[in-house]
Amino acid sequence: MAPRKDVKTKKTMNRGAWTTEEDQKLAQCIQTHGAKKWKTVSIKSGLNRCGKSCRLRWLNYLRPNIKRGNISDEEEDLIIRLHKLLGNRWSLIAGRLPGRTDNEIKNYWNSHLCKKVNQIGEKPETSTAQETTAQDNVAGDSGMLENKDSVNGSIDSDVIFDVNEFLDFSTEESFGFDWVNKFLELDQIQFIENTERSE
DNA sequence: AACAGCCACAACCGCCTTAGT
DNA sequence: GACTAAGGCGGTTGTGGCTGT
Repeated sequence: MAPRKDVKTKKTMNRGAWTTEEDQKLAQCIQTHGAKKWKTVSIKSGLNRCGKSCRLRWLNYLRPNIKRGNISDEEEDLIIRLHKLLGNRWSLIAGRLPGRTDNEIKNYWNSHLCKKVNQIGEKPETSTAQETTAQDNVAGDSGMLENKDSVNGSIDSDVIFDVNEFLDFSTEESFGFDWVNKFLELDQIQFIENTERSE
């Protein structure tokens, strides 16, 4: 494991809430250097912030086309179902919700949906390590879902579907809600099968 | 009006993965 | 292949605002 340089420099770096001036500097610098080379951005911007901090600020706040607040019922339902499928893979879930950030979804889950799901009477699907929900069956032991060709084998079901298809964000159309209908159908079938099996 | 408790959200921390050398 | 730096991610914490007493 590499030495933790960010820890070493922690004391000298500016921390805490971002000012509008910092935001402007960061946005300008990203326009020039792009939103990829965060080390460069942090240096060139003149902000006394580490690259990780710049990245987070950009992704969660400054990035264009970010929707803030007012998560719709449709989005909420989608988050719940995606969480059931993917577990705490916030970045993947966020990838299916245009304009939403992983941090926002994570916060929304922890503050709203976690309780909501518990209230419904289902098994809590929180961030805890001991969770043994369907997501584990789907995601597999490795926890690296995206590296698998398919997760068909880990689901005790005759339902065949390719999760990678759901996780393929390369196409424009993948950002619509159409794909959700497909998943919801499969989800429903799985639920029925599991119910029958447990009886 | 003052205080306490709660909630939502921004930001940080630490680990893991990936890319470059 | 080994090592290092940087990026990415999920978990956690800090804090400001809101609400109830």
